[in-house]
Amino acid sequence: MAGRTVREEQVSATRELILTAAERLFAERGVLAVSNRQVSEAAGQGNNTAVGYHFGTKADLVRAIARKHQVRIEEIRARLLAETGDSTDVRDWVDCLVRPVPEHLAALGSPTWFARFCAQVMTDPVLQQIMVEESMTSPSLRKIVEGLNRCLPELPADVRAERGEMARHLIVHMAADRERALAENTPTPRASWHDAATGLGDAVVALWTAPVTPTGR
Amino acid sequence: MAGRTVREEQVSATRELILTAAERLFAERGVLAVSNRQVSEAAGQGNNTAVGYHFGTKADLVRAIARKHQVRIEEIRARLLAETGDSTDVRDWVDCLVRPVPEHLAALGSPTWFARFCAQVMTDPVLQQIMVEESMTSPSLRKIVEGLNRCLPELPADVRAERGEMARHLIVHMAADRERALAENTPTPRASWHDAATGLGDAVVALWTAPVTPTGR
DNA sequence: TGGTAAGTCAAGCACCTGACTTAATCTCCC
DNA sequence: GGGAGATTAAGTCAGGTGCTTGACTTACCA
Repeated sequence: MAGRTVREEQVSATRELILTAAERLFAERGVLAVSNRQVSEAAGQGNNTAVGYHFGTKADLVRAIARKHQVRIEEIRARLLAETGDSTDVRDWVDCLVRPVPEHLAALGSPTWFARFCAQVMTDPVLQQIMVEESMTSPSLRKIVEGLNRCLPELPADVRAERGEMARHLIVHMAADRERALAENTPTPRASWHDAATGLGDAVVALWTAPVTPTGR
Repeated sequence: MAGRTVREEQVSATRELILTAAERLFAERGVLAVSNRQVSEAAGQGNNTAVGYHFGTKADLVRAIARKHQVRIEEIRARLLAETGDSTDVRDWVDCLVRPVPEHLAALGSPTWFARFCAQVMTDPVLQQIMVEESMTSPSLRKIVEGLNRCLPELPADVRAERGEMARHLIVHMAADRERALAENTPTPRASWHDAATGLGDAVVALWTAPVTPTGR
């Protein structure tokens, strides 16, 4: 697939070099704390404008990193989605929602940086929108939400939205926490990414199926 | 309480000016995207070193902002803690955990910036530690955790830690989401901070009391 | 009331950043 | 085999940054 010609191979190789260097630096020091120059140097490019040449602005670089991973995550999600079929068990749909990211991180092998990168981008006031654009285009994600809604028909729309946000936050930030703990050799609550996803699934199922105490609205 | 002398009053006034200006800029544009110079100017200080003079480094400024709010939040938490006494109902303890931040934000009046600021600082690789230091010293927080543990004696320690992290993430980021929606005039799932806290409490109670599916550890 | 110290202001410093320019290098395709 | 075009290297530039310096203002207190 990649690099039909020698030239294209080289180019995509340096692009990949820049992407991984940027991902690492961003995760460890913060997206805004790292300059494009530093990324170029860390990628072994003597040219200090290599990032600008290949990707444009820093926002474009962030988008490229996000997209690279989203492709793989989307594959996993589609596979899980196919496995659950038309289940009416909340747990099955929650697994579709929860497992792709941890499974992707497990597949990358240690160490990883994407979860921390992701958590940062998702909370930054200006970068946030990039991530939303990248992830909300997923067709399988839409189907999962629909499947979940079918399992929980009596849940008010507002609460549904609220709990969707909650689930998203938990998935992203718990993965980032675990990734950071692994990077720093700090103890983690779970032995593996798979177990971590199980714990996350327990929580998210409970969260979705929790009774709604009425408010004065 | 503040400003025994005229001089001290002026000083604490400019300090306050800097703190609120910084909080607003940090929340809206990102902590690292805003320079100390910009903060000084936004605070109406012609001097571009005002931040440096009064607070030192940017990390110190962040710490000062965090501390200012933590004091008020701690008061609310202590009050709620006294009200729950020695309850054995998980919901009571969860309310102690969940309500202080939304209640504090409600008391500040609209618009607020602290929740967004907080979410950023909590996910930044270098600033994170500051926030942890500031919030983990809370004695009432320790008592709440202990009370919660008493209600859930059979929960494994690892899962306890895991779900504590989850609750923390939910509290911070859901508050930030709501705050952002209010700032942008976007619809919010809940009509008030109090209702938002109720929804959050529903989720966190469910999360803590969820059954633990065994893993291979 | 005058000295003192704290706070404010303005200017300058070295450094870093993104953007631009120019030159060298190399693959591709005719 | 050679020119065209794309990629990398290297140097430059203006603007912004944190930090330092020194002079000025002002409230405090002996």
